[in-house]
Parts: sequence; C-alpha cells; structure tokens
Amino acid sequence: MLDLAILGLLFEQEMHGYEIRRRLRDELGLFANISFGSLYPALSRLERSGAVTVTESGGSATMSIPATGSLSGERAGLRARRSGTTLGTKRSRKVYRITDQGRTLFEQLLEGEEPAGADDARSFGLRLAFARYLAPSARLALLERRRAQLTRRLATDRVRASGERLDVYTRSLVEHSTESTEHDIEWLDRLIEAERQKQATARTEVTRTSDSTDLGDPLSGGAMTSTSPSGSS
Amino acid sequence: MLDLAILGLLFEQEMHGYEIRRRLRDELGLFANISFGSLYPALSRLERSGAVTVTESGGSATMSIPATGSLSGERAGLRARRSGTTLGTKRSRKVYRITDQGRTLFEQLLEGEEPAGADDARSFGLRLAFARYLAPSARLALLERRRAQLTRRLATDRVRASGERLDVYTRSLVEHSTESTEHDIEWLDRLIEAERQKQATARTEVTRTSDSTDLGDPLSGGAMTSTSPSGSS
DNA sequence: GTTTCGATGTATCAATCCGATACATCGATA
DNA sequence: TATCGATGTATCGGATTGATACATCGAAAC
Repeated sequence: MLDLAILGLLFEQEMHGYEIRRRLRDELGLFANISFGSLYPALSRLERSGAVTVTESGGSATMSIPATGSLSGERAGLRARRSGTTLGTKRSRKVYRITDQGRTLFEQLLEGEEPAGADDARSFGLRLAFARYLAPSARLALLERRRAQLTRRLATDRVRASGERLDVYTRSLVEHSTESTEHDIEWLDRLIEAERQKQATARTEVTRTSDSTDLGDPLSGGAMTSTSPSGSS
Repeated sequence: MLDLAILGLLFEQEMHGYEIRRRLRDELGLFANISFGSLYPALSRLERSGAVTVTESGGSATMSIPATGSLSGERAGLRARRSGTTLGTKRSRKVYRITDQGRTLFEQLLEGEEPAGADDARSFGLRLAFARYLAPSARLALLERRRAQLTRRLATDRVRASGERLDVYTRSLVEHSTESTEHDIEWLDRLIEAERQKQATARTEVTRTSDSTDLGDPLSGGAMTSTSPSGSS
C-alpha cells in the first residue's frame, strides 16, 4: 500500500525520504501526514527486496554506499556519519532511486486487485493518482471496480438506513454517508464517461496500431495522453 | 478508538464478541468489517483494565469464570472447553458486561479530544454515533471541533489544487475531495443549527433547572432528548 | 556575536489494527 | 448421513500510527 505510493513517486525522479513525505502530503493529499514510522521501514523493505537502491549523499562524487553496517547495527550509521563523513560537504541524506525490478513491482501493485477492506478510499485514491501510468483499459477497469464497490456499499447502507432502531445522530450519519457515496458514484460516472470518450477518439485518430490486447508495456499508452487536458471539471 | 466503540455498545446491554462485531457492522456502518484480530485483543485489554467483566456462558446458572488460566495459557481455554465444559448445554460463548469503571472510561474517551490524524472521519463518526450520551454542550463542541477540522483541510486542499503540476486524474481527485469536504461542512452546519435550536427550546421549556454548567453527569441531559425527533434530515 | 527557534533530515519504539488462518459447534438442506 | 454455511473464540505476522529522540542548518532575535 505504502510501497505503491513510494514507488510511484520515485518512478519519475530520485528522492530522499523527507521529500517523499512532503510530496505525499502536498501533492497527493492522501496520506495527510504519513508517519516516518511507516515511511522508513517501508524504504528499508523496498531496499531489501531490490526495488530501490540507496545512495548516501554527503560526499562530492557518486560514491557507493560505504558498506559499513547499512542495516546490521541500528545506530551504527549515526556514529559513522558523526566521525567519518563530517567533511564539510552537505547534510547527510539518503537518496533513493527506483530499479527496473522496482518498476515491475510498481506496475504489478498498480494493476493488482485493490483490497476491499477498511480504507478502500485511500487505496483507490492512490491508484487514481498514478492512473496515468496505467494502460487505458486497465484504467477503465480500475474506475469500474471502484464503482461496483461503491454500489455494493450503497446497497448495504440502504438496508442499514431502513433499520428503524437508530437515534437521531446515528441516522443522520448513515444518511449523510449514503449521500456521499451517491456523490462519489456520480463523480466516477463522469470519469468513466470521459475515459470512454478519450479512448474512442484515440482509436479513430490512430485508426490502427499496436492495440491488439492491453498486455505488454502499461506505459507508453497512458503517459502520452495524460498531458492533453480536455475535460471540464 | 476501538475501545470506545465496544464500551458504547456494551453501555446499554451485555453482549458477546461476535455480536459486537455484528452490530458494529450492521448498525454503525463504521468499521465495515472489524477484524477479530483487533476485537478480541481489545476485549482482553478492557477486561484486564477492569472496564468490563466477562462471564462464560455455557452452563445453566450464572457461574463465575472457572479461573483456569483465563489469560495465562494461550490455548488453555480451548483445551478446558474441550475436556470439561462439554456437558451438552449451549455453545460456549463469553458475555461481556460493562462496569462502573468502564462507564467512566467511556465518558472520558467520548469527551476527550479526537485525534487529528489519518482516519479522523472514523473517529468523528464513532463519537457522533454515541453523541446521545453527551451533554448538549459537549455535543455541540464535538460538532464544532469537526467543523474547524474540515475547514482547515479545505484550506490546504485549495492550496494543493492551485499547484499547477498535477495530471488530469490527480487534479480530479483533489477537486472531488474538496467538494466532498464542502458537502461535509454543509451537513455539519445543519447539525449544528439543529443542535442550537434544540438547546434553545429546551431552555425555554424548563425555564430554569440544574443547568449551571455542563459538568457532572453527562448522561441524564442527553439521553432524554434523544427520543424526540424534530428535525428532518 | 551568540542564542534561540523552526525547518530539514534520519531513525526507533510501543501500541494498535488488519487480513489470514485455525478450530469447533450448530442447524438446515441435500 | 454428509455437507455446507452461519455462529463463535482465538492467534499470528505484518503494516501503520503517534510519540519520541537526535542532529544539522539558516535566519531572526537579543
């Protein structure tokens, strides 16, 4: 979940941890205040699995990681920075760069089924924020999966609202929740419609190209059309 | 967080774990599918802290807990039920009952400051679902705290929306999020207005009673007026 | 000039929550 | 009588949070 967000940000440019947090907060809006207690362990996970590489910025040249500990000793890195790397350059920071393996993982996570669980809104919002990396058909599938999910929720919400034994506040809560879900579905319908439109015009313009199936490289198709703002809202 | 939900449900009647989950899902709607991996540990916590007492239903009389382990051995309870309590009565279930200490804790949690963090919507929704247990002034304060919270969010969202460098999908996401927040604020304004109205009429009807400050027993005042539905939505 | 303060930057910890899984019983239906 | 789904309690690993710690840098205050 958080891995997807990190890889998505690193997809276009390398970054250090603090900036990942900042851009998650300022640009995405999801993860209003992502905790460092999740961010740094997530970066460690991704590094261990080979999805990203880390470069210790603090020297002048592109020196590789000084191999001292790096994850064996918890506070070893701190000592090392205090004693050795205080050569008056810049502040010590770790710059993360995505690998080819990381790109593959990113695409798998992005296309994979989203969890139906508690914070589905976050999960969907995150995927939508990176929807430009999806193939048009996968993008449409994402929107329609979300629509179906909200429709199911609406059904159960209506059942709950018809359950009489609710006090004023709980009832207002359920009713407002229902309205919000309806609002979300209308928004999704607009997105789906715009997406269908875009795909139709793209098909007639190109007439016929490498369009057989949506498999293969999920990039190329989606990233190109993302810079053409046509819709209104 | 979950403790508040559990204590709120147990406030009116005793229940066993499975039913707590069911009512959390069917009535509140929050905690769409609360996990047993959080529910049972939470019940254990509450029992350890003395907020609830547990009664092993499975015998005919109101026998107390058989004192065997109860939390020393992890799988001891399972063995005990298999060997000893298979006396052909009912299914083994643990009925939880709130204590006076638990009621005090519930009121503290309900009136306490809600976290400004990630899932503030859940936190607020949960408190609103139990708002009938709050004193009128505390109820109003809850609504206005939430309103201020959403107003702050709206401000940062607008800043984010004015940041140009957003692709189509992210921009749509931010705009929809802003609209939803505005919708929420309008809803809160209706609730606040209704609450003010209710308090005003209550004051003129009673003319003068034990109304000095809202301290003391948070019950009594709130629970009485909850059964008088006057507003529309 | 120096102290203080807030932003930048990395990192850990305890507590909590979730999803998956296991096990067992009950009632109904095949 | 076998099977299946609902009921019921429980644990485990993994992910996330909020709090906290520590350190450096630039600028404003004194």
